[in-house]
Amino acid sequence: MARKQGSHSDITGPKVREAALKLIAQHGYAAVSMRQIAAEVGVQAGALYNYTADKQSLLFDIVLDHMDDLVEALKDVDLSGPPWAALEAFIRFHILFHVPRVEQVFISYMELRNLDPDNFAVIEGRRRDYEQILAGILKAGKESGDFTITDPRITSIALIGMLTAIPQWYREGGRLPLSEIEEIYWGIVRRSVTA
Amino acid sequence: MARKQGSHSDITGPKVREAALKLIAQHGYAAVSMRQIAAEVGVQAGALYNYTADKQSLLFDIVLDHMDDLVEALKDVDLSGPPWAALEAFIRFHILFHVPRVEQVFISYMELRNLDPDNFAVIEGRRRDYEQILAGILKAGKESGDFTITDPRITSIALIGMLTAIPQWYREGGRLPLSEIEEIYWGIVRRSVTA
DNA sequence: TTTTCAAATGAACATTTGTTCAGTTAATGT
DNA sequence: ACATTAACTGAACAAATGTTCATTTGAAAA
Repeated sequence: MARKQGSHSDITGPKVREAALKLIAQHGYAAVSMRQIAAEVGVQAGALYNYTADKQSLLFDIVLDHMDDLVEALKDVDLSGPPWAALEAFIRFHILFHVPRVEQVFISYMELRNLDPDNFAVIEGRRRDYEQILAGILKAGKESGDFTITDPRITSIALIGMLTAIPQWYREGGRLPLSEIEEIYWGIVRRSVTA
Repeated sequence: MARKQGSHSDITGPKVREAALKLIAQHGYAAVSMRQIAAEVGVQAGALYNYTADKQSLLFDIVLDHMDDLVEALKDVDLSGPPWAALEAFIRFHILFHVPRVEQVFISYMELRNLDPDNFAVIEGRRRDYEQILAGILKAGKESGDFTITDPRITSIALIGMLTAIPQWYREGGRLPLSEIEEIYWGIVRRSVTA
């Protein structure tokens, strides 16, 4: 069997990435085989290599795309206002961006050690950049006297750690709607930097 | 070659657990082979089966021991005082317990999906128990009017998520001493539940 | 010294792994 | 109608996997 109808590369390509995303998020990179991914796509293992150089690239592309999307989306957020406005904008953005991306978040934080050293370095850089944007907001707020914090860098890491864990337990249709989760977390963050 | 000097079982046994802990934390459960663990111990792969039923037990024992140690250690903490005292005691205990246990924490949060369903259920239960202890403290403080929080359960998860991420970036001899980290985090938590 | 037996070897096993590639299929261009 | 070629198959590969077990080793007990 080969092509059944029309050109498939623009259909199979995305399918491969989706299957990899789903299965790696579910079982972990090392635990998923190329044959499992192929089966999920509905194809033989060999066919995957029309769409990816190797297994490692599958993982790297997922993580890199995620980080790039994050950075790109953050550009549309107005962080130029006073510290309080900037902080609220950043936190709400972070929550809304991460919640619908359970699988990407999972993979991006759990599979970092399965990245080749070169690939890891790239991702590590992206993540530090993101952390430092929040750290910058916190620093500005500390210096202006708006925020009561000890160390902007540590606080930044602490807050992102807290927020990033949300999609690990939040399920649509759960006890609370997303809008309420957003309010609860923003409340926690707001108070945590308030005297 | 067999025994070189004296009985080895009481030496090799712990060595196996230590090697498994180190390697799984470093590379992940699925990515580590029994032969790698054996090499770390200084033994052939077959010898491992004198000390563990199979690979899965190696993982389960690590996670279960960690959770049991946690529960056991928490028993020595006095949480019977007023909400503020109980919260501070819990938070400081959590930080001090987790920081020296980087590897166990890593594994206990990253390798849960590699546990067999039965084993997973056991661990999941332990974790919920622990979360609910903090949730109980928060609930008591909310009802007494000491704490300003919206939802004790969510807040509990949020705070634990934040605290548990510490050993992922904290390194001994880093920019800040542990005692200072402890103070910074306690400050964040204290303010986050303060009006 | 001889016997015993815990502890470890090392080879073997059936699977599974990532990856390659010559060959097959069928939709498209001529 | 024919030739082309993108898309996929299916078999093959060397290497690695978890696990078992008959065999060997050497320290301790007799």
